[in-house]
Amino acid sequence: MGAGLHIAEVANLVGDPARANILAALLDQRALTASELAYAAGVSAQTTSSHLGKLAQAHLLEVEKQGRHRYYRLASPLVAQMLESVMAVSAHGPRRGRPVARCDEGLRTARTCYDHLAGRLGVGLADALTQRGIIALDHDGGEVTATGLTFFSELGVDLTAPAKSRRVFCRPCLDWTERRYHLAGHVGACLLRLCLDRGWITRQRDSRAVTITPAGAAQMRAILGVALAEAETTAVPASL
Amino acid sequence: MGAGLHIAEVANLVGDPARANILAALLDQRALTASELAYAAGVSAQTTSSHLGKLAQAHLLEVEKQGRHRYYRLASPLVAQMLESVMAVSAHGPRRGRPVARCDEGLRTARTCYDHLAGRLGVGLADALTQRGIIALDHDGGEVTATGLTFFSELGVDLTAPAKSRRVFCRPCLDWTERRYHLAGHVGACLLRLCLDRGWITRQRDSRAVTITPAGAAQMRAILGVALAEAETTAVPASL
DNA sequence: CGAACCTTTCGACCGCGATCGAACCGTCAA
DNA sequence: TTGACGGTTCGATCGCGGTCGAAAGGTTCG
Repeated sequence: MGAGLHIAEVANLVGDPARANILAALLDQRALTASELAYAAGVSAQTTSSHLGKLAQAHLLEVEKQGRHRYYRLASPLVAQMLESVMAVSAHGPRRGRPVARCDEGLRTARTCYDHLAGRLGVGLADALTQRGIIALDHDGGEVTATGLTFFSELGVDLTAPAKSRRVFCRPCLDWTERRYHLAGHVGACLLRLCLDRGWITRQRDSRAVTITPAGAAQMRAILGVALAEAETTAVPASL
Repeated sequence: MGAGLHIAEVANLVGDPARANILAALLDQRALTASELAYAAGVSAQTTSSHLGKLAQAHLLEVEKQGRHRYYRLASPLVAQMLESVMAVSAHGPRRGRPVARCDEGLRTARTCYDHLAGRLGVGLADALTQRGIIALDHDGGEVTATGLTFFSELGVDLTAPAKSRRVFCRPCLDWTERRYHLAGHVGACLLRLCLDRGWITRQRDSRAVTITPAGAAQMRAILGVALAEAETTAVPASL
């Protein structure tokens, strides 16, 4: 009985369209200003301020004052994970609201999901890694295999985390657009960082979409045999 | 932008106190009738019916007609996982709403969380299993160690799942009352089934709380050295 | 200092949706 | 068939909260 009220308190905050848009906009790790979030939410600055206040008071967001701007970000990975799981449920049920939700094609191709990769690229990489026996994913867990550990170390990726005696953990994350699992967790974060550091992908302005560089596409095809079907290097400028 | 609306649609359903109570009541795997859920939600039967209709239409619940009763259950483990993650966020932020939410002591001691154990017993078992090197848990993953595999097989537990070529996966689940991780995922489900099959714990009527039997307490102490501090065999009848 | 900008606060409006009373369908037991 | 019970539908009420206009803090820059 008590748990229900706690759940409702948080879920009610997420349940407003404007606030949900705000949280979704923050799902890439960056911190955004109040006005940027107002634009993302599609409501006025005053309304946005009210929402931001509530979200911050509930510790869903953290705020950082910087000059005359205020940068908001998700308060913790837990919040991101919660949003992921809500999206997973939302994607699971057939045709929620709009038929298929004709969203931005760039987002569908490749985007970040908090600290890891999603979209066609995300599930493509996860598929390739799984098929080559590097990782194993399931609906309630994941792991890096023994061969996977050597694979990553040969690639020059250090999977060990700063935290002491931490294991190498995978986590599945149900892709919102593809409706299939992609790679999240610590390993997923390392993979995203790898792609960014080597210039295989680049972030886009004002969007969670990422662009796959020609070099990136070549590398991924060479190393993993990932065949990004169509529109891979066609760097759609993300009109969102 | 599109994602936000999807998120809001689902979260808005969960965000109503009555509906959240309904979902929370279904967090143990059992299916409950509409009137039982009306009682759990604390609203009238008519209101409950309306809520159940919305939840079922959104595919958060499944309904099964049986005579003049209608049994409702969570539509999928995804929904349970979503509720878990919302509770985790709710537990994370300091003092949400009530000071500490003086909930039922029986629930705090030992309860089910969908298909695994939670409460003091749940985190106690997770701690013991971790300390003995049987499992490893972190905030974004978990695994059964090599010694853990032999441990479970010696215990007569078959961790392999019906699904073909499925790995043995753990998943952490942030305990709502204890604010620490307990064991979920496939292994968590196996552990709960073990405890129930061997009569170590018994379910309570109309509650997610479980009672630890004297034999169960002895076995857990013998096998794992789990010292259930207080009120272990004091089978509080769960006045909820 | 004043102007421009970002952000928040205040106040009022207004619509959505949760709620319950009452009536309406099915099912089960005599 | 009749009555009792479980569950849903209809209709009307009403309060909460999202929304924006106007104005007021703060901050930076000229």
